[in-house]
Amino acid sequence: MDTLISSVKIAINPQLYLKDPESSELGINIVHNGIDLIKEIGFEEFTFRKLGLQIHSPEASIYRYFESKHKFLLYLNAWYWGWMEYQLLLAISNVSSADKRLEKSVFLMTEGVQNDPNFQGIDIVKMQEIVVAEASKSFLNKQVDQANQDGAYLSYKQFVAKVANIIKEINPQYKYPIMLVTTVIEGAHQQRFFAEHLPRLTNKQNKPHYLSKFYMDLVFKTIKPV
Amino acid sequence: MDTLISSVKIAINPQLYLKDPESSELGINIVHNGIDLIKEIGFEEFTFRKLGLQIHSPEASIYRYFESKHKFLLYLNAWYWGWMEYQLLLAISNVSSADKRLEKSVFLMTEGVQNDPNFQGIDIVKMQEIVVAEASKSFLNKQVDQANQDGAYLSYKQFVAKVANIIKEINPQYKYPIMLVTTVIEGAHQQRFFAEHLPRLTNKQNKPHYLSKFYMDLVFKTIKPV
DNA sequence: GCAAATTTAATAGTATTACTATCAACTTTG
DNA sequence: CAAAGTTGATAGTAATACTATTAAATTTGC
Repeated sequence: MDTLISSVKIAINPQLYLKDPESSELGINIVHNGIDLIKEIGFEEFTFRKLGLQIHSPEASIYRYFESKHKFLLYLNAWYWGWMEYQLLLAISNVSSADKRLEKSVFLMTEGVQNDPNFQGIDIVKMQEIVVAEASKSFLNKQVDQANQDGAYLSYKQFVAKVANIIKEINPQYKYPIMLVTTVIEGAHQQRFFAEHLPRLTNKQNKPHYLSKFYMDLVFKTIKPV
Repeated sequence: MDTLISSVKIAINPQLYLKDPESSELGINIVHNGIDLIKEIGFEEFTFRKLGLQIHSPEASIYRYFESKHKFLLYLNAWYWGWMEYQLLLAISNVSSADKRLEKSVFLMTEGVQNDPNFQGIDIVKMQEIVVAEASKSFLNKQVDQANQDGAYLSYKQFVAKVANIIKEINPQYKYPIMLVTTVIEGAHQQRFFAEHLPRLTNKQNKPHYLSKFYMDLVFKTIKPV
C-alpha cells in the first residue's frame, strides 16, 4: 500500500538504517514518536526501550530498523538537511539575483521553520528543535570519522555547498565561503538555544527576525569586497 | 604542603565539586589524568571507573571529589574559561586602543593556546582540545538550567561580557555585541573540529592563523557603522 | 486461496554504566 | 597521641544498550 501523500520524498543514505522506516507502519511510528520523545526528554534520556513502551512495540523491533540510537539521530539529521535542501531549492528557484538568493538562504538558515503539509506526519518544527539542540552530538564524538565515511553528513554538506556557491557567485574573491555558511548555521542554532536557556550569552530581542537580521548583516558585510 | 608554583589560581565555583581537587594529591591526579583520558577516548567513553584504573584509585574515591562525570566536565570548562579570562586580562592590559584590544581578543578566541608554565601540571593545550570537542555537551542537555543556576557558566559569561564591552566601546550603536562574540567563539571551535574531521564543512588553509584572519575580518567588518 | 516468506511481538539475557554504601587502613592535625 | 578526616577495597543496584530466540501475525506470490 502506498502511504505517500505527495510525490516528493527525502532520500536518505541507506547506511543510516537497517530497514527503511518509511516502508512500514511500524517504521513510520518509530520516526514519529521518536521525534516526539527526543524532543520531550532529550537525546541522552531517550532510549529505544522508552520509545517501545510509547508505541507498544518491543525494543527489539526498533532495533530491526536502526542499529543504534546514535544512528537514529544521524537519520533524523540527514532527513532534516535533505528537507532543508529541498526548501532551499524552492526558495531560490527562478530568482535570478544572486544577492536575493543569498538573502533567502540566510533567512532559511537562521529562522524557525514552519510545518510542511507535503510531509504530513513528520513534525518539522519539532525536528528542527531536535537538530538545534542535539545535532552537534551527532558529530562531536569519536565515531565521527566512521559516520562520515558512511555518508551520514552528505545532505548537510550538500546544503552548505549550495549556499557557499551563491556567495562565490557574488564575490569570487572571497576566500572562506564554506566557513561563513557553517558559522551562520551553527551560530544560529546556538543563539536560538542560548535565547531559551542562557540569555546572557546572546542578545535576545523582541523584534521579529532579529536573529536573521543579525546574520544577514554579518554575511553581507563580510563578503563585500574592500 | 603548598603545591602552588605561582600565586595565581583559577577560582572555580564550589558548586561544581564536592571537595576541591586542588586541595590534595589525589584531586590533582584526578584532574590531570581525567584531562588525558577524555582527550584520548572522548567524553562518552570516559568513566570514573576507567579513570580510577589509570590512577590506581577506586572509582568511589573519585566520586568523593565530583558528583558525576557531567559535573567534572563543567569543572574543566569553568577552569578553562577562568584561565582564558586571565589570559585576556594579560593580553589587553595597558593597551589603550580599543581596536587593538578587540584584535587581541579575537586572536585569543580563535587561535590555539600554548601551554602556560604558571599552571604547570594542567595541560592547557589538551584542555582546549577537550573544550573544543566536548564543551557543547556541557550545556546541550536537559540539565542546562540546573547547571546554569549552579553558576556553571559564570566564567564563560564573564569572558564573553568583557569582549562584548570592547565592541560596545568601538561602536556603541552596534546592537548584537554578545551574539557576535559567542558566534565567533563557538564558530572557531566548530571550524577547528571540522578542519580535522569534516573538511568539506570548512575552508582549511595552510596559511598560519587563517582561522583568526577569517574571524578578525568578519568581526571588524560587521561592527563597522554604515 | 493457500503455502511460503517476511514481519512483528514477547520474552529473556548480557556486559557495562553511573552511581551508592560500608568499613578498615592510613594520615594528618590540634 | 587521640580524634578527625582521607583513602582504599569491595560489594551492590537500577538502568542502559544492545543480542538472541521463538512463536504469532501478516503479507506475498503463484
